[in-house]
Amino acid sequence: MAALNPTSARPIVINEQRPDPSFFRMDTLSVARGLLGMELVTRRGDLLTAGRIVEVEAYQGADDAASHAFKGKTERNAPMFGVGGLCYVYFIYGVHYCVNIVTGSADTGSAVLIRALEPLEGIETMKLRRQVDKLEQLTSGPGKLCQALDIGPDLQGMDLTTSSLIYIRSGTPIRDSSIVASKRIGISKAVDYEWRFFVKENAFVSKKT
DNA sequence: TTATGGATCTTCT
DNA sequence: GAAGATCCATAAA
Repeated sequence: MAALNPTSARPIVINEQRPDPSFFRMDTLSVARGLLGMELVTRRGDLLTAGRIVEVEAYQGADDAASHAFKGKTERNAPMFGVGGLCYVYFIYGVHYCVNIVTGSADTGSAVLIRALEPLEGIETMKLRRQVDKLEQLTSGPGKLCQALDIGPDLQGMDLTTSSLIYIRSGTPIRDSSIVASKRIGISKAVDYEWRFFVKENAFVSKKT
């Protein structure tokens, strides 16, 4: 399938292939690393927006005090206890939405938070939704990317392996040597695990260290 | 350039 | 009643 690249006006090839559903059922850390280089896509009517995943954080269920799933299943975190491949959306600080990809088999309560994207398609749409013009400001943070891709509570619990509203494309894998692991951001419990992964020297990562 | 505080709502204590 | 997987404007240096 071909589309126009707005910067070069030359046709570029887009790989519409999705990862096999079994990918999302691996352990959280493996899925988190594997998601780097894949592409997150949302479709709202005629408006398609997509970005390459360049920064993620892994959250485990019972072993991870920083995880929303740590204290067990509630109405809010219920999607985290579904099977790997579902989408978990939550509202934070009274201001922003964040999006996770559920991992592992059902009832493990683990997920990967998408923290940053590199904009690929629908860039003009993202600029309108974000009310900013600079590319680096469109999707360089978990709240920002949800605004840019119009991710909200109506996508709660969607199946990323089958939905056409929100889904993952295989994209191009990131070399292991280009992946950096570090401590997660903005948490106060279980702070020492290096479960944040990002693409080295990528301009769209939220924080470079 | 880095540091700080405000916005604003859901969940759990 | 408090804290939170954030972002941004403003202030200080």
